[in-house]
Amino acid sequence: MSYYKFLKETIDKTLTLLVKSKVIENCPEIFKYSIEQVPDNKFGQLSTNVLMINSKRSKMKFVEFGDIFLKKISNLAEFENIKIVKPGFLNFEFKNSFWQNELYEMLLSNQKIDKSKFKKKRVNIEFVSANPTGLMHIGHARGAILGDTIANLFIEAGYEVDKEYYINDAGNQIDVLINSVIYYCNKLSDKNIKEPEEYYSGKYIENIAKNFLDNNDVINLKNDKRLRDLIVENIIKDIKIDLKNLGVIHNYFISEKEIATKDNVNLVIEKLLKKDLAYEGFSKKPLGKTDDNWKPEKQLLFKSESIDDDKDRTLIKPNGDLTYFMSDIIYHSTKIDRKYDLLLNVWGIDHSGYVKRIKNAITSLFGNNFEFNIELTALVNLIQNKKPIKMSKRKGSFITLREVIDDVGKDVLRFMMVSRKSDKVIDFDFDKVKEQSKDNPIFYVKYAHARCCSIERMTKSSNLKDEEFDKYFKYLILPEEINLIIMLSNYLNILESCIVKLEPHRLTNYLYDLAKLFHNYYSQGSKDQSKRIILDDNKFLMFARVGLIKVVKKIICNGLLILNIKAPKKM
RNA sequence: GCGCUCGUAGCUCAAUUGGAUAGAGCAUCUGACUACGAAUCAGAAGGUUGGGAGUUCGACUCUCUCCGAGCGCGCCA
Repeated sequence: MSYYKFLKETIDKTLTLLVKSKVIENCPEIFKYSIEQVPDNKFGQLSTNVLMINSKRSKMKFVEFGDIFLKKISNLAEFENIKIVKPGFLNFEFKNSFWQNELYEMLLSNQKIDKSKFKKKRVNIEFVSANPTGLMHIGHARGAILGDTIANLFIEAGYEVDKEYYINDAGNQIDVLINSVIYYCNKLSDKNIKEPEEYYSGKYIENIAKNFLDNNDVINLKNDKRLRDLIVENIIKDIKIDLKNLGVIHNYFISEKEIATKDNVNLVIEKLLKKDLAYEGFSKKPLGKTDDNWKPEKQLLFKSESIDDDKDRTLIKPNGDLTYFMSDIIYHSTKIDRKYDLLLNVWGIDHSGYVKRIKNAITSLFGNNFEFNIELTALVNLIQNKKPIKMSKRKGSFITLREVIDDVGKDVLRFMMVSRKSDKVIDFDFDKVKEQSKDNPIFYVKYAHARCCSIERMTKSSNLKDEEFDKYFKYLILPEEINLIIMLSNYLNILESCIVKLEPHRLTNYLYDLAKLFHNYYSQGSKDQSKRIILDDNKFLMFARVGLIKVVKKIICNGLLILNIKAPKKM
């Protein structure tokens, strides 16, 4: 039984007894204590704040309450030592046999989290959704990898997960894109042609134009209806290649153009009007930009000013086109029709101002029989030679995601992009992430795995069955070994916290810490022969240590699998 | 002007949902290599957690306020 489960059951039982004997009053809060590992074993191995949060609910002084609690719990055979430590923690130390047994259980288990802790959910997670107007950049990679990794974590929790990409292929930007391609097509025959006021520049668009001309005998480009679809298709194809190279596979690509049908638009308008959320009227002036040409015009507006917004927002433009806001409402209504328990969107931080508006719109329109969360990712700065690289599409100094993948590889990117909290800016240093040293966490973790495999090869331990290790583990008594076991036994708790908080960086940090503890343990052997893993004169101890290494390897492998990163056998 | 996010060691980042003496790596200093993979290891030094106030037994974490940085504030997406 895991230490967490054991302590939880033991403490819960004690609390129930104390309630029965009326030492403390019964309420659900008394069971909301924490169980934590003690940093550096300073005050024991494990610790709980159960006394501190509950002493007020008993009518005694803290010392008395602690004393009663301690007496009820201290006669259990599993404990080596229990004590109360200032300012009121209850700290435990288990006997070595408990940890040895825990290691054996970990060796036999497949290290899957207890799915019964999570209520089964149908989840839709929408991420990337980069506009099909060019290649992706490093910022898109962050969203892609975060979304994909959260999806993997959800699958671990037993959720049913759909991964989705929303293609904005209907708006004004696509017209600009088409005009850009046409401009480049014309430029190929007429070098003096004027640049359009607004267009996408760069080699990528130029190449699309070239390709298009090579494969089509088109005279009148603007009248060719295939042009639009062909260009968008082409770009999406390229985006899909990049995503595949990142190990990111979406289940659905949803096209705005296909969703925003007249029927769907009317349906949503009807609903908005019925709920008194929209009206025909005049929009307020833009609040940020000053535009001298701005004039009020009649249009369909969403009543957002009354629900915490600066002004009512346009749904349908005076010319009849949908705003992005409107088509997003329609898109989300189709998700709601598909009956998910949780809608999760992963967006870039530049959409932060839009979060409140869309959340308001969705909940006021569709209620809240479902969760609707938006996870924002902060910026990624590219650093080379210790200097940030300035990205400018116009000046052509734009570094594409494809170039980054080609340079550093998928695994480095995946690890790096989820190893920071999503609200922190990432400095992506090209030189550092390629370094083959412990300064580079992904390398250090992979190296730990390779080293474990190397030990297995040298000891030919793969011939031993897992069940056989039971009789050897009693020889693991070094503090380094017990600490390693304690760390290993925390793995599933870490996974659970990743899922609950949508924070995969907890996993990457854990894997780094585990790798470090393992490397340290291993290198003890350089100074002290008796601490080596491969011992010719003590087979039983060697098998015990090899068994420990097997579990280290298994957990690193398991964690990397969730991150979709290769665990190499040799490096 | 308004809104959202961030501010932790010289640098890059953590801190188990409010817990203990705020921890790692790099850089700096000291020591260890005829090596179970030194692609490393042991140790030292480094902090008023942007400033101030409040809530709490207890605050990097919550509240208020000020300062600084980024993003946003369109009938663009």
